[in-house]
Amino acid sequence: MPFFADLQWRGLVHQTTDPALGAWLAEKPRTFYVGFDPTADSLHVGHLLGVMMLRRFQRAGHRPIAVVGGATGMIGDPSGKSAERNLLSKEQLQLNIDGMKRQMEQFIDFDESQPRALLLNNFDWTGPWSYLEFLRDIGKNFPVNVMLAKDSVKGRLGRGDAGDPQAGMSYTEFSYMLLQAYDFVHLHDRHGCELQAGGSDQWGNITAGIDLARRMRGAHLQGFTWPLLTKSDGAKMGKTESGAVWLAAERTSPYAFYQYWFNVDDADAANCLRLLTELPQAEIEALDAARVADAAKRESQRRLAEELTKLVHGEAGLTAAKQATDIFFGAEISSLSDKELGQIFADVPSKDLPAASLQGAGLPVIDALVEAGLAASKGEARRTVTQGGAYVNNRRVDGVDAALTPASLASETVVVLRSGKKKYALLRFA
RNA sequence: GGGGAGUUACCGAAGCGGUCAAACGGGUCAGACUGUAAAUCUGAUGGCUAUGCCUUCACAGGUUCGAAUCCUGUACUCCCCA
Repeated sequence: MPFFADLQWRGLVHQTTDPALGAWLAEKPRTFYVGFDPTADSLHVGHLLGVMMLRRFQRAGHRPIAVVGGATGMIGDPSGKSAERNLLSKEQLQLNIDGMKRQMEQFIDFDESQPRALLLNNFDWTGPWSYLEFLRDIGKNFPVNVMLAKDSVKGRLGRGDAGDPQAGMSYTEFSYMLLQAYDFVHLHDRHGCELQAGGSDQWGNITAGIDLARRMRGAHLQGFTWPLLTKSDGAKMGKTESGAVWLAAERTSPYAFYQYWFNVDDADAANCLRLLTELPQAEIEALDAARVADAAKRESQRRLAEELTKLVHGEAGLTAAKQATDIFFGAEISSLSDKELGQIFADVPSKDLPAASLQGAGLPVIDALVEAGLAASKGEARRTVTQGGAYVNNRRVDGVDAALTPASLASETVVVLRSGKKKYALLRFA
């Protein structure tokens, strides 16, 4: 299947500036760019579509450019936001940009491949502008009535009222689209970039760039958007009770990342496979059929989790995630080493206690649950045990009087406690 | 400024002198079922050295053998009139 037709089949194409974009791309290798907001020092699931898009283009022989918004990040993109944004400090921005760079390198080849990918920071060309120059050269090309008509602006106007000073929109945010628009012109000048893509909320910013390039250079540039990644219930993909799902292993462990995708609703599986993986059409359709036939097997979710974990955390990360999964949902834990347990339970809270507390009558399980933070009080711990929800090394505790002794150690110094189905904690006796 | 209503556990909301650690609903936590899902069902839900003890019903005092419940003052919230 031709490259762009494949994107369309996957549902990755929402709006385009030109219905014949596929043919245009097939003519010759094009330079293509996607912008990223440096809001944190790690990418999260919300960035995945964009990063994957760069990767897809590179693999199809086009040249991808990732633009990190060092300049625009200082302003704050109003698109899709309901309130004025907090501005980030320059130092924080630099940290964020560095972190995001490292992660993108896993997806995109910045070195050897022929159509060499680039990672640029728009502060490099936006920073030197003086305000007057900017107004004369860039601002002159933006009719205010056109700017006011953009959805990102329209949605925010009229909201300002005395009761909520955060409503409405500041001049700073209003100027955001000028900066992003100029990015496109600059990339066209310096790198021959002709195509920009972004999430559907970026449509206004993309077309602003195309308009500016036409006015300033007489150039004819292209753009398209992909749909926002949402769940069947309308909620944003990649959000959990405990916050965003990150790509950085320090923020979201490979295990947690794997589990997130493994637990995707049946209704969302088809979409995720298409939008996020590189599996070929035939395989995705086979998975769809298998899911309809036997949803309980969750072949789609497993494949999704495997593909994405491998992509983000590598083979080793995937192996670790699957190993941890086996243990978490498996039988008793015993004869492992401290090191193995430490890796498997990387994001499980732990607490150090003196080894002596295991001696004699041992440490009552009730107390252990409280120490480990699995119960807020002894009463709660007692309740959990009584109801059969407490486990030591994945083995159910069968009485409130049970105690931990040296025999309870699952490895040299660690005991694995669990409350309920999935809440774990480690106790280290050193 | 004047008049009225209120303040109960994580949230909402009963209780109006003893039988109140406080009904009920939501949430939360466990259990069963299940596909590591959804729905459903069951139990639990102030603390503890636990058939008892201790600390809670805005805050501080008071009445009483006994108060979340009555009285006085303080703080805050809401409504009506100016």
